[in-house]
Amino acid sequence: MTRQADGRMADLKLPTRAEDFSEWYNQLVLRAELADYAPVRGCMIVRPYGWTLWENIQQALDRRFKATGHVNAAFPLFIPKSFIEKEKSHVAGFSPELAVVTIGGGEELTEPLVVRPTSETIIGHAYAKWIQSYRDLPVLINCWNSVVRWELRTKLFLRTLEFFWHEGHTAHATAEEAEAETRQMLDIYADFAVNDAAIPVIPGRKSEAERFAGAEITYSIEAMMGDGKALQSGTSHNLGQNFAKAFEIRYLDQKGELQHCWTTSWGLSTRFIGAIIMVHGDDQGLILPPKLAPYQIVIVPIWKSDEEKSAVMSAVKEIRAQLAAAGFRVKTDEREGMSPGFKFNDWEMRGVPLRIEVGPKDVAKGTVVLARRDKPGREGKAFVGRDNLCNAAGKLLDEIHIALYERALAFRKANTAETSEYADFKVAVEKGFALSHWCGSAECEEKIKDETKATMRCIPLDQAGGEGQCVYCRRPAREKAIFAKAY
RNA sequence: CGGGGCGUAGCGCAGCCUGGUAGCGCGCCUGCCUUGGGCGCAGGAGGUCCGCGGUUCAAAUCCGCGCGCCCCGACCA
Repeated sequence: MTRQADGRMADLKLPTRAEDFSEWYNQLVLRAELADYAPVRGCMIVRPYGWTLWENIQQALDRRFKATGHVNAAFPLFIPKSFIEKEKSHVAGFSPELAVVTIGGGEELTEPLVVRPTSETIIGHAYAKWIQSYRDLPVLINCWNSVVRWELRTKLFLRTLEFFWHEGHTAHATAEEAEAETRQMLDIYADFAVNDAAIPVIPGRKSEAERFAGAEITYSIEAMMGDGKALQSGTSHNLGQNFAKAFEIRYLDQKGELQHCWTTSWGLSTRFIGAIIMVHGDDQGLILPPKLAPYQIVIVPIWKSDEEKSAVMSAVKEIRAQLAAAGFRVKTDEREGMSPGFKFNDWEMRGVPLRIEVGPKDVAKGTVVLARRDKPGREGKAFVGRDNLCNAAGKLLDEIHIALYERALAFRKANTAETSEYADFKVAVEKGFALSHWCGSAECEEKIKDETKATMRCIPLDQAGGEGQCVYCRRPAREKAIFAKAY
């Protein structure tokens, strides 16, 4: 093999996931044109293909937020530094990672402004003004925005200095209502993950150590990535009265008594795109879940002569129109001077769930080739008559969604071990999740982390196991928890 | 913030040790030819060699100081 051929192949192929999962991820994000590095360390440019994916995620979530009575609003990027300092554990949690503006218009500011790392404080300030009576409650607001946290170690989508997300903030009259809201939003995240992203998740409660700075209870959905590591993919916090007390968010109840509100907050970020990549992707590249994919179907025309070209292109135009009218997101790859084989590989790398190939033979027969991304090569290809195309495509996209979900679930099951012995536990967290009894003490959690690098991901809401002994200290333990190495 | 690697054309790299005309592959542009799984041929465009300072007749190359990116650890959505 020549040096030239060698070098070209090396250029075309991604590293395999087994060889270097991290490098596979980095190259894929760049080559699929989801995102690019920005000139500032740790910052990310989200490219159109990645942003369209995010828009589809936004729509899927926003629909659910609206359906449960929430409305959208916008709050300022800048927060007076003193606000952050009002809630004790909030300051402690966030001050190491704040970006602070001290100069404006060339003048030293009298009070430094924090670039929001999250908006509990500035929203709390507003809620204190807006809420007077129980009749004003609940307040159910969501924001689509970006926040800044000065992270030391960054990775595209998974952890960047600025990231895009949404943050919901609600205020309620009672503790029960706030808890119900917190749980409702967790359910919404889980529903979205499963039904739109085809990602199986474990909803659960965080330990005290992993809890949001300022929350009473933090819930999260945890997903297993293709390398067995965990990714916290969405969080919902019951803030109790912590922020209500710090910001004097109060209301008069029916008896005329002044009460503090109960607040919640919940968020899901562009990190979720990282989850989609790492859960579904294979050595060929991305595999996007049909409901979120920017293009659900790509059409690759194939021809030799000019006559063939015009026949093929007019068929392709009709096919495209037919699919678009049926509501599919379709792209025709009209690039000239690239072979069909190149385009096949290109769109597979970019994760488009379905590909339609249209050549002269198909035009003659009134058929097309339909190829599904989740099944490689010939196995995933079928000839379909044009009269039946929309029907077949719709069915296949549904099948792909289910297949992706089931493959991910099977992978998670195969890499999750229920362990009661610490020796087994240590083996389990090397390849995936360990589900084990835990006594609930921060000491055990800390020691496990030091000795194995695995952290307590969550205490699953689903507790089928009953009581047992803590996997670390052997003391009685009422609940089981998921431990894993995490992103 | 500690340890490691790296910074030369859009991308991947060679050149640096031993100072002297900046190179290769891919990509890009033009034309021809091809197109059912990463086509081919010919011609062409493209460079503050990460930045600043120093040594030297002369610096991509040697020296100093910065900056950035990636990987591994501590911290985190």
